[in-house]
Amino acid sequence: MAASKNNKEKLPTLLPSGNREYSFFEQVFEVARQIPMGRVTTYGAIAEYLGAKKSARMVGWAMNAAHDQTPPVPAQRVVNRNGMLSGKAHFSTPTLMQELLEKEGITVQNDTVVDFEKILWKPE
DNA sequence: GCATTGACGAAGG
DNA sequence: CCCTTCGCCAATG
Repeated sequence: MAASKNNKEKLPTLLPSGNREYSFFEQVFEVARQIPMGRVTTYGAIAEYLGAKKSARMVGWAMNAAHDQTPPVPAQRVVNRNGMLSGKAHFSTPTLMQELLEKEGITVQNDTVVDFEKILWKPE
């Protein structure tokens, strides 16, 4: 079955605007909500879990819409593969993301999560 | 409707 | 080791 790639059962359509059906975006939201307090994950890990490892960018894009989701999506727990708070600029204030993480017991230095690999959590 | 832009990541130079 | 390019796919201009 090398000729066919049928692993695309999820998601072509999405759009947080208008369409409220299950979509790649919503799946991202759900996974993000699974991240335990005090832990973090990466865009790539979420994308990989959803079967679209190469679409890590879409995960980040989904996070853009996450602000409007209920229950809220802990977007602060999603960082890039280096443990860097690449999304902090998209929060209300440039420091909010770090502050939220620190409230959960996560130490952040130089926009990067300390002991990132130790607190890294991956969906299963 | 094409071109640019991403909260990414892996690969190449 | 640092920088650039490519892939991925939706949103925006």
